[in-house]
Amino acid sequence: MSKAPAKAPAKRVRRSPTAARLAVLDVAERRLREHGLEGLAIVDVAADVGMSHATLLHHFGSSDGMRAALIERMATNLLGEVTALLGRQDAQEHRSGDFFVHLFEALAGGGHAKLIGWQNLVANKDGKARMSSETRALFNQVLDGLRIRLIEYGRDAATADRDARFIVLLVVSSALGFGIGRDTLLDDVGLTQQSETEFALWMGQLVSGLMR
Amino acid sequence: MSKAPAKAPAKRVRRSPTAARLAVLDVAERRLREHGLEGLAIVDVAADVGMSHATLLHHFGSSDGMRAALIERMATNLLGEVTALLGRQDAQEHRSGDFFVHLFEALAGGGHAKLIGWQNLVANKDGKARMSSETRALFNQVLDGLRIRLIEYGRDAATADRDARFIVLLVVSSALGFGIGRDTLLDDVGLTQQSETEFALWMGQLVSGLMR
DNA sequence: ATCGATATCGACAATGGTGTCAATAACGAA
DNA sequence: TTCGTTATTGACACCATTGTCGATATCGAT
Repeated sequence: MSKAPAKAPAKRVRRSPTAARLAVLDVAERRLREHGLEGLAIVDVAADVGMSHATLLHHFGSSDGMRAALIERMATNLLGEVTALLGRQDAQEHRSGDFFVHLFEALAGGGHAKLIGWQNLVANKDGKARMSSETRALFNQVLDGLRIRLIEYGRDAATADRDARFIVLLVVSSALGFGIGRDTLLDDVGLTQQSETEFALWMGQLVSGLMR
Repeated sequence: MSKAPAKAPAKRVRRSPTAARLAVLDVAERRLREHGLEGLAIVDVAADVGMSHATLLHHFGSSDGMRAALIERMATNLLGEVTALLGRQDAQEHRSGDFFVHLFEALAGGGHAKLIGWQNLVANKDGKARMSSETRALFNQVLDGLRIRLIEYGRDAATADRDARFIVLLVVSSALGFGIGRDTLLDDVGLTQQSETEFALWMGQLVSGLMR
């Protein structure tokens, strides 16, 4: 039969290391949203990008390496938004509720929660997955902003410090849990999918009421 | 050399189906606490019980079957405690805070959260994992008890209904998230492991303050 | 144009976990 | 005791995923 003359010699696209990493992470982040965690198998991600999984491993070292890089980037982006939002507000009227609504939705949606949950549940064979120093710095900025706000509202330093941490812990924890169990949880308590925004708002008011 | 005369003919312990299931679930629940999710591989669980993993599969049908049964049992036990606690209180003084503290700690600790998170993240290939009708009934009892309490506190029916659902959703979500990310989260917000109880108490007061 | 560095690829090995199957042994009932 | 039911088992097949390795193509530098 008329099969191919011999074989296609294979055309290759050669990317710079940073470009390759960027392309992979973009695809991975999209796949995480669209297909959930199963979509992050390196062979699938690589195929989606248009490279072999061996190449992906070449750039990230390991499967965990890729996911760690993804988490890192998503966390940085998220915390960047959050700090920007927090900073923009403190001169104007304080709509802290909106702030927490935003934080909650950003964390619970888009796969952040699922990825973090996955990291805590199945990854972490050896050591624990830590935040990078930059991410940590951003995180501390959020805590600081909140603490200052609480002191402005008349709390003493010690209480402000404790409450700031607890508030963040509460919002982050619930966003994490909600983001992971969304479908099941909403159904279990007898709420519809549309209640999600309403719940976020309710929680925002709760926390903002908690502050003053 | 003096090796065994030929081979040990193999002695077998024969359990009743219910006894076998019970033994497996007991071991699985313990292993979940001690080793986390990785401890739930059927071959390891079976070895721990003292049976082959083939036998385990014979009783539970599949790996997911075992985990589903485990979730089912843990959920039933947990909700049983909770309803008992809720019912015991309504005639006496209302220490709703304690109630939510208990709910939170039971959910976040002991592997409940991790298992549920795992179920939502990696399992669920096909359909969604639903609660059994009995578990659901217990869950509804909790919601009802809470709603009644809220109405006693002077809320109209509609608001009481909404708030009951949101409160439960908040507590469950945050317990789920906290239980999954405990180590990482506490460290991220700059709290020690000992703060866990304090946080649970703080949250209990928050919710109980939210009710009246 | 030549050449060194390396991004890329196909093929293969290794791993871990799940599920199947035929044979066997334990127990209750007759 | 005999016998049917079935809980039990080891061995094996299978699948998904990760990771390795040698060869090769591509590009910037000289």
